[in-house]
Amino acid sequence: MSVIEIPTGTKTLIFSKLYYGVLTKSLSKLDIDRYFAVILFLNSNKKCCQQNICNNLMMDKAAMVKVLDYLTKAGYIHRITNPLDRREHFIELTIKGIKKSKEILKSVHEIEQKAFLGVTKKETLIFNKVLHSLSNNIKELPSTNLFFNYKNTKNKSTKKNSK
Amino acid sequence: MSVIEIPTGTKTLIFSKLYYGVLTKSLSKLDIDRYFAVILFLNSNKKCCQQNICNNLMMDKAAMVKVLDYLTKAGYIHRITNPLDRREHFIELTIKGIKKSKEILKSVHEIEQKAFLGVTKKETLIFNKVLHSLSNNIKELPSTNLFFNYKNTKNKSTKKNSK
DNA sequence: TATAATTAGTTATATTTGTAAACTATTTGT
DNA sequence: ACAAATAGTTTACAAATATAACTAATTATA
Repeated sequence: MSVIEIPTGTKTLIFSKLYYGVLTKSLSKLDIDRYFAVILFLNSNKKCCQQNICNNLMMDKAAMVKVLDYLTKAGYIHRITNPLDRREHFIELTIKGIKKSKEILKSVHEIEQKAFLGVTKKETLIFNKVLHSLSNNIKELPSTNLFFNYKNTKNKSTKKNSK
Repeated sequence: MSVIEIPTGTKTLIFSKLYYGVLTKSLSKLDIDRYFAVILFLNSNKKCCQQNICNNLMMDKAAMVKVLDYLTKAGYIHRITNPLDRREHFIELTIKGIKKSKEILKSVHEIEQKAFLGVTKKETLIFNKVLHSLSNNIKELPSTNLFFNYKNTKNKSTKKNSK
């Protein structure tokens, strides 16, 4: 077994930093300069509420408020109160948001293509499969709850004595 | 070709968030609560200067100063001025730092083992190879220079009129 | 060899993000 | 009806990120 010099989590973090740098550059013509992944998520997930986005993109719900304020101000999204549960706000892309999401998707596709250059189809499949497994496996391990509000509603009993 | 719903860079970012949550939890007995990857890097790279760490872990040199201040204060490292180039500071682990790096490495190994559960050796190899390729490929693409000082010393001319 | 440019690291500042807690409004459970 | 839970917001603070200006030392060059 090889000696781990840089933890896998660090390697993936480094890659994501590089990736976001390239994506931001590639989309510098847009009038927003971050949260592209949120736009893409909304593009493929209609009628989802804030907690939904938080759970899927691993972001804190308090941070999400600011993200959505930013995107609302830029005219990409709007909040719609769910009439069936008025606590929830559905987040929807505006016409502009939908239009821009196509551009974002185009950039992402281009970057993905260039990133996976020299990687075979089979290797790509395995890479994605393993990345998925890693995330699933690691989710099961004890963690500082850090930055999200993932349903841990099963053990209600411990809630009370959380200082 | 499959539709990309979540960019690879986002998926890896999510994984690294999960990973760091688990690592932080697992090392909560230590008297530091972050920058474990820097310690590990120093453990396997002797006599490296700050810029060196920055380039390898993709961190900004100004941020690195604070990181190293934190680790110095905690007694994990010290800075040693390179006598052959007195601008450079070699960063070395202290005895304590070396001792603690073993604990960190142990935690990392355990987490890696659990993360790669159900993933074959061959798949693991491919995963690492692809991740490496992705990072290399993406490094070649135009990017907002974001958070690091990777040699872009080729275009000296534009330096002056940078407001 | 003087001086200009570059480099390593530091300091300072502003912005953004992460974390936690308290809070409102609403819904659910009893 | 009342307690508990949930979605989202606000606030406050710590940490991370981005920039730029700065010092000191080194390298290039004219």
